[in-house]
Amino acid sequence: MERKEAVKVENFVGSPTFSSTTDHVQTSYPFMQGFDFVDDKSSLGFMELLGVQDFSPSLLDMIQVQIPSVQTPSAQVATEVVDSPPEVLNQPATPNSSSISSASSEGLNDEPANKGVDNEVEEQGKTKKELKPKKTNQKRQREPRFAFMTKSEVDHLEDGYRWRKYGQKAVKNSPFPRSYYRCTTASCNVKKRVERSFSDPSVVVTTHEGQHTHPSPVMPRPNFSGSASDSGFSSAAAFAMPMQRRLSLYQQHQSQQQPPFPLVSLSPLGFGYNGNATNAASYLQHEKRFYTSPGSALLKDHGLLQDLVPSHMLKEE
DNA sequence: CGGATTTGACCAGCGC
DNA sequence: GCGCTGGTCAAATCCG
Repeated sequence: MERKEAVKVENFVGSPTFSSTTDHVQTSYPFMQGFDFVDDKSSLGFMELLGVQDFSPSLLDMIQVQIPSVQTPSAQVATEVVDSPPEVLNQPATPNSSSISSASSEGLNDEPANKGVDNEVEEQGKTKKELKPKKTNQKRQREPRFAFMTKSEVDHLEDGYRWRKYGQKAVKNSPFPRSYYRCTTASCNVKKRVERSFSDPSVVVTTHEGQHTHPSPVMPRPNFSGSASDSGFSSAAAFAMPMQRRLSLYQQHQSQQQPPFPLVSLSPLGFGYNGNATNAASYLQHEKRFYTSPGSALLKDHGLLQDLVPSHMLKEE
């Protein structure tokens, strides 16, 4: 295999379309890209978007990342995914995996619903009957979404949070069903959808919606070694912090002249990466080990490739 | 027995 | 207006 193929970034919402080859700047790097799109002024933009509500919807809408699938004949993976939902796209990561992410807001626009998220949350808890009336005011409000593509054999990856499956639907144009999960923590309205890429069954696309309002249950400490120091573990923080950390990891790679694409998280021990932003929180801790550990031979030898491609695959190549 | 999952039905949004 | 599709609900069922 060679490296990643050209990465294309496309905006589905009418914004300009970009495309560049991997060796390039932001466009090549989905992550950074996300940041750039969201916020040219600050590198934290992306994550913040995810964590914060007051961002510009238009910007989010612009974010559409197509990531080449490094690992296989699948530059299409990204493409395919992208083209279905105008939301977000990301990349693979899995128990062996790699992942990329991008954000979008599908519902930001709906915000007209003068209802705050809070209200929405409460309403969601109600019955269908009650939901009906709700629509009278506006479209259903949705939180920004954040999708990850993960190369994994298991659909539902561990990310440290507890999820309850509340639905499954067949997906048009795909033989694989899409599963709907909701964070089991009371008061936490985060949801995620998990589905396999139809063009590359080994890739799981996880889309997160909303932000956790609590730290990961499995995470002993909500603090990420200082980097993202947010006094309160606000929902935003919970969500963003991990990603910020990712960013720094990315930068690390950069300094090593490693292509930063898909942040991958290998999860030994089955602590699979869960492919979602939320998960990012928990799995980052693990990830940290890989990226920061002195013996990051992985990085040296294969760079992120290692992350993107299952070790056994690398051997083959 | 309690919590999680499955699954069919229902509803809303969108495109034609 | 109608049909299609995505998303959610909730009863039934499964599992530890």
